[in-house]
Amino acid sequence: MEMVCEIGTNRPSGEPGRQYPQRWSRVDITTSHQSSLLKQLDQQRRQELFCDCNVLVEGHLFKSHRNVLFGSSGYFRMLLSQGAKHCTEPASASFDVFSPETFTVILDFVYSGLLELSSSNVIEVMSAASYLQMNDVIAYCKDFIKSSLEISAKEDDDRYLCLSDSSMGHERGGDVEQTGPCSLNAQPTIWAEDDIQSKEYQVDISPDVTLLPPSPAQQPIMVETELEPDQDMQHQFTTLVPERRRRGAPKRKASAGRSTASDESPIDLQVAASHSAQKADELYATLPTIVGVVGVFSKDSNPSMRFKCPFCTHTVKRKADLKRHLRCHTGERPYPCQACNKRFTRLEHLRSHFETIHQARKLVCRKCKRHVTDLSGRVVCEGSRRYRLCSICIQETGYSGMTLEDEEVGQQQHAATDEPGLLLGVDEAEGESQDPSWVITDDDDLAEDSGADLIIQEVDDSDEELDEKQD
DNA sequence: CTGGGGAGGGGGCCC
DNA sequence: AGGGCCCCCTCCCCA
Repeated sequence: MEMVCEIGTNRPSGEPGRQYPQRWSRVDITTSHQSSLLKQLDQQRRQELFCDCNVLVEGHLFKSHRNVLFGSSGYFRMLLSQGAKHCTEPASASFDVFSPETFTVILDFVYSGLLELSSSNVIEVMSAASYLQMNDVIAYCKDFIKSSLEISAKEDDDRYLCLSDSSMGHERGGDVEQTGPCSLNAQPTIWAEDDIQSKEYQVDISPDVTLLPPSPAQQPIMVETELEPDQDMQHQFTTLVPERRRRGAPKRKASAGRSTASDESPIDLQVAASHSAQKADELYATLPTIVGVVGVFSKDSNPSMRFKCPFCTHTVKRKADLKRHLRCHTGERPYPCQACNKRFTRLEHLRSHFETIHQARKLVCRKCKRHVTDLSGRVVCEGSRRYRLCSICIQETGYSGMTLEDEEVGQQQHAATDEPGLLLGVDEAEGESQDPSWVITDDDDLAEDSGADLIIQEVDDSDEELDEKQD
């Protein structure tokens, strides 16, 4: 039997005469049988033989087998099980929520086990897989994204941050501030550059990778359908991505930690330069029109439109909110505080931080509660806390570290203006502009003590990254 | 040990 | 669609 001979070729080729009876197990035969069967089905699909299911994707017709779709997709399980009694008629389904190209990738995977992922299609494939309730595809996409984002270097990222801060004398204790965009000790990139550009994700069709559907009863239609698998994914994701203890991160929510797109720390600088600044933007740019749709499935009505996070079970009404939410997964923090280097996911958080820490109307010494000025007091960083100490308390407490303003603000203020400037940075991937892109000139909002303009400038993070690495 | 307050993070939603 | 505001939550520090 050809199939059996094929198994034989799996034996070590260097020793043709040697017998390996133990390899002729039932498992091997089963695997080979499944593979062969799948190839047959794929051939039938391509020749449109015995196709009993028509899938229309944005006007593009895909002919396939309802058994295969049933066994691969929770969505089709629901759809086909409803019409199971009328199986003499070809089943049909229509989709407008993903592109034919995306469905081609998914259908090819269903029939071959080969998932052709690239950075340009992974989000949409994952979204479509989410829509179609194909949890294995979602898992592979997540792995792909995780690898391309290199979030696994997060712990090393922290190490860098610690080094970076300690070198400035800011850091004490265990809690680490995110002050730098890169790390010194990064894990090797899992995906080579070419891999990220176009990775054919080989998926083993093993007996463990079941194509058999769970019972339809286990496939609730509501959004909760995706809860358990996603939680598993989430667990997998967060397990693979060691999460630093975060403040403010609700435990009930999924999060992937603070590693930012620009904070990634690839060991290959070339890869870093070409990918770091693009990662999150790339993800956003490739967001499909409908990232995920959840709600009640009905044959006659569309599901209620909500955008589903591909990383967790969170859904939002607006794409912009999803983009914002995704930052908690990608770790992107595009808004660095130019005064203390701390980075934020949102401009409003940065602004709040800046007003609270660096632009307080009444500057009060944390220790003695006395009023201080920019001259008589300094912002110091201790652990995750930033506060002001007067010069006396700094001396009394023996705070030996360099204050934040000594270096950062000093340099940047002089660079920007002779007045005590307050700089807020906004990362831009392009980084084409070194000029302040916009200036807040609301004098009423300016602190009496600072008396300076609030400048938010664009910062080329990648350049910053490279500079810091060179330093 | 505990409660209060500050700082930071995230979601909803309005403009 | 993006910016911004409000609210709530968590974490941390301190009295």
